[in-house]
Amino acid sequence: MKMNLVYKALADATRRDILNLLKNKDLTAGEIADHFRISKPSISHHLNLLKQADLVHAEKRGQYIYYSINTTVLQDVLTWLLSLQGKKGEKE
Amino acid sequence: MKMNLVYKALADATRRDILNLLKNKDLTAGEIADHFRISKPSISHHLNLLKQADLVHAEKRGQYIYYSINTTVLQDVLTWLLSLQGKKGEKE
DNA sequence: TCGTTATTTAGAAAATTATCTAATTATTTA
DNA sequence: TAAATAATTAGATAATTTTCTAAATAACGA
Repeated sequence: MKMNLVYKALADATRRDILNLLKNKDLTAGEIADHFRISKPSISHHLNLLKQADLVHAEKRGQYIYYSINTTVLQDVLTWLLSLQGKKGEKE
Repeated sequence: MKMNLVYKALADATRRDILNLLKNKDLTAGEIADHFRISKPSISHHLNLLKQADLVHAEKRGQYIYYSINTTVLQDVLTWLLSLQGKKGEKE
């Protein structure tokens, strides 16, 4: 798993907003796009980056593609962030 | 606090490595630069971005500038990541 | 089958980011 | 005070990223 792709994916506000949307329920690409002012191809591109980072899963159902969030890759980010917090002056 | 700067700062591997270094102990800009193959001005630039994101603190002591990690801003990232994990199917 | 809808792919322009060398600023020390 | 050291700022270039419009692909429904 290329963690760099995960951090890169999280660096964009639009992509973070997409994840926030998917937190509540799975959505089609079109439903996701409706929440933003940017074009559908741009959203499609963002979805592709999220997919490459394995932060979302895409499943085609008929003519729709449903996107769902995948939080398992976030575990490594979480672990790293926590490791930064337990820092130096850690005497008793 | 502009959280976008934090996510942007974390998106670069060199900057994440810098934070890993600072986890152990405070270091001068030069000591940090010694760990990488890129030029000092580039490291200086990365340090500046980390500073703008408030992920590090810089303190001048004589002719040196000591950098230290500041993890308080990571709390919000942590909280957001955790909020993504407690997702939809959350029935009883 | 044909027109419509959903979505992506292609290709290009614009914006941002990473990196470099050279120059500058500030501090120390001989 | 002059030379050396630490680090940044300036300015440029290269690489990456974001965004767009137009075109392509796939599935649906009359």
